[in-house]
Amino acid sequence: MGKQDGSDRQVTVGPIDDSTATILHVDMDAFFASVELLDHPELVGRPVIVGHKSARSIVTAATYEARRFGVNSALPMGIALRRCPQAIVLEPHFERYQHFSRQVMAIFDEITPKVERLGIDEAFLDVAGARNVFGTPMQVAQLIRQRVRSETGLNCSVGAAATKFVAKLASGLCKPDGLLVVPADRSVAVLHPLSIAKLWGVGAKTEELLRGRGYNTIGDLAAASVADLRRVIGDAGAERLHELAWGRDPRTVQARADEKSVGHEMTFETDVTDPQIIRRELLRMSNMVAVRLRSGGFVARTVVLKLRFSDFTTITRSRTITEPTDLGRTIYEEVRQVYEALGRQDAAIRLVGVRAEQLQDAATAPQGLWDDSGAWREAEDVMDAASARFGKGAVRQARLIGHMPHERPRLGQRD
DNA sequence: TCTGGGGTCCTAGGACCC
DNA sequence: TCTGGGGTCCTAGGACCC
Repeated sequence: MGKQDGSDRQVTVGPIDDSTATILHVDMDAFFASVELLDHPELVGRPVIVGHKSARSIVTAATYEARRFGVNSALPMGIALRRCPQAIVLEPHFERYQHFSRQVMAIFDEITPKVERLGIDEAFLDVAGARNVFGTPMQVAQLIRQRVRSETGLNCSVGAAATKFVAKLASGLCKPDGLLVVPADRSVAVLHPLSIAKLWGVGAKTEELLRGRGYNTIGDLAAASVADLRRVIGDAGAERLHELAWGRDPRTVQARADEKSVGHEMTFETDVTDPQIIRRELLRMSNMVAVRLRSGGFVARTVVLKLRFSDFTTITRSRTITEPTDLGRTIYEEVRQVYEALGRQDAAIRLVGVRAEQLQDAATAPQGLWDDSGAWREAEDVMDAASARFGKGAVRQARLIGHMPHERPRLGQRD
């Protein structure tokens, strides 16, 4: 929250010519935590952690007051509370965050059609074409920050640059509640002193690899030869990182990429050894995946089972099916078979997941001549609706009264 | 009180086809 | 007559991002 930080910060680099900095990266400050503070104004200024209170939870978000104790997202809750025992822990309210996310994204959409969402609380905007209406990139950035604050009560930080990567870097550098413009001819000067960890695509593992070879700053990588980098991190990565290190990033702002997969997973409070419980969870998740496929108008060709054992080793097993499906019963049947075939029914399992990949448009996907999935889909839709409206009991009721296909469905028809 | 849940992308090996 | 190379699909795992 920027209010406690006092001023409205305007950070800039050098004499400002923002004409080249036409890509904006907008990032909400401590988003989930800030939304919670809107609902709990008495907690403003205190270390607040958003996350479940269950045994195996992690920190979903933290206020800057909590971050000062080393409490950051994805930190196990136990460790977080050891570092900051006085922290106030609030349960997350994802629907609330979605609500604010939509509100903020709507502001972006009014400024330019070229908005690329990144998750719930970030977006890239290409504002090159917004000049005549809203002004220079810096003026647009100021407008966004002012509108977001007055319309939602939340703060955001904005980076402006010639490329996506530098724009994102810039928003991170001026956080919280800041604005940073990096003109194209200043990118390299800003980039080179920074740690390699700031590079997009460099996580803990790659950082360790690179540091082991003596590459510590982005400037070090820029000075390296691509051939040397290839030997450390592989072809694709080497090429990309070297380009990024020179401030070159060919990616444009893409309004919307097609979804490639949908999945659900769940960690048990305590490890599960009973295969019946595993099967029940797989069925539940298969149905959740199917609901999302149908609501998105997709069918999936590949079904993936994911298991994580008590020692945290994780395996996936996938199966590609001949008839793409959006049915819970079909997805479940596949993952169940794959699960049985593993022969690990005795193992202690920590997490189960179901994912659907190779998505196709349901309307154009090929359909078998004797495919009866249409009727099953209608039946599952009826149960989804019943479950949403009346709760799980209604679903049992629907099964009991036999609201399931009993005759040959209309052929070749999709909704 | 040690590790969430939603995803994307890359690599690498094997099958299979020409 | 023990052996090539390219292309594509499938599978498994892992790194990374929010």
